[in-house]
Amino acid sequence: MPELPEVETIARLLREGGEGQPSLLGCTIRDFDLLWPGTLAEPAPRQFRHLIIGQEFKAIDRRGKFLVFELSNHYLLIHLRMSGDILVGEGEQPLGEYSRLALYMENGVQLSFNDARKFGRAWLVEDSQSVLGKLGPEPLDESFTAEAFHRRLQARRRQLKPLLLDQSFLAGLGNIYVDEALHLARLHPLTLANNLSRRQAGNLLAAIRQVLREGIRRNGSSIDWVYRGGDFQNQFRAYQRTGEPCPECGTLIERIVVAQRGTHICPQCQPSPSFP
DNA sequence: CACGAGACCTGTTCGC
DNA sequence: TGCGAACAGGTCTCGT
Repeated sequence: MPELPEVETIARLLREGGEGQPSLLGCTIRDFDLLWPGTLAEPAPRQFRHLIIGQEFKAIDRRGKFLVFELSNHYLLIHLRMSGDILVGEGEQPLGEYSRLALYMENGVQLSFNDARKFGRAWLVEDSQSVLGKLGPEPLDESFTAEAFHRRLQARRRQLKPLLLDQSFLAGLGNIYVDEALHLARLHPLTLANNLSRRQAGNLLAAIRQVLREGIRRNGSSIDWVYRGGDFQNQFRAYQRTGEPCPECGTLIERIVVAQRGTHICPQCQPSPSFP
């Protein structure tokens, strides 16, 4: 499910609460259930139990697509991967069929990490950099300049789509927002990164920021059963719009496969690079 | 360094 | 109607 805007939306909800949902801040962990052992990346369950009980939620943030929970003495990091979601409620609620890890707070608040496909992972670590250390820059960080982005692109001879999906190159983009950003920037996904001009790099960074900000403003995208709440899916320019008209020129959107991922382009606005 | 294939999982949708 | 194939918001590892 979640790319940067969806994770940002979830982090904000967990931090601030909303619609009858309590904030997690200030909650102290009393107990937990690990329903699918593979969900816990580290440490081992015994050690996890020993460490996490009694810790309080001090801060809740996002880095790339990771949820970052600062506890009293450790960081709890959660990656939702394809189908993960975090549900928080008050009182004893029945856990859903797809609950993989549940945390119970002393004040009755309960958190459930739901994940149908079981790809999601949680880490409890002292040093968050041990998990987050290889992530690239945050695209919305204003101190990350177009010049720096251009330099980063120049250093790689790689197709734009797989490069933008690479979290060590830039943190937070996934299949939806890459397709949307490339369409907005009028760049073909197979274009080689080191072929971009300074101006094209600037346009691409601006396009990335525009689609991410719009995604956040609309509380993310919800498709199928996986995520509820957002409505950015109604603004898609290219993603999952195969056979529908391009919003810029009316040409029908095509679906191709790039880096084993479904990829959506306007063949008119995003012409093939000359020598991919 | 870059790329493709396969693995990890389950659920929904598509095509015959 | 039924049933297998294809596909899905992600990332890791391995071989070339």
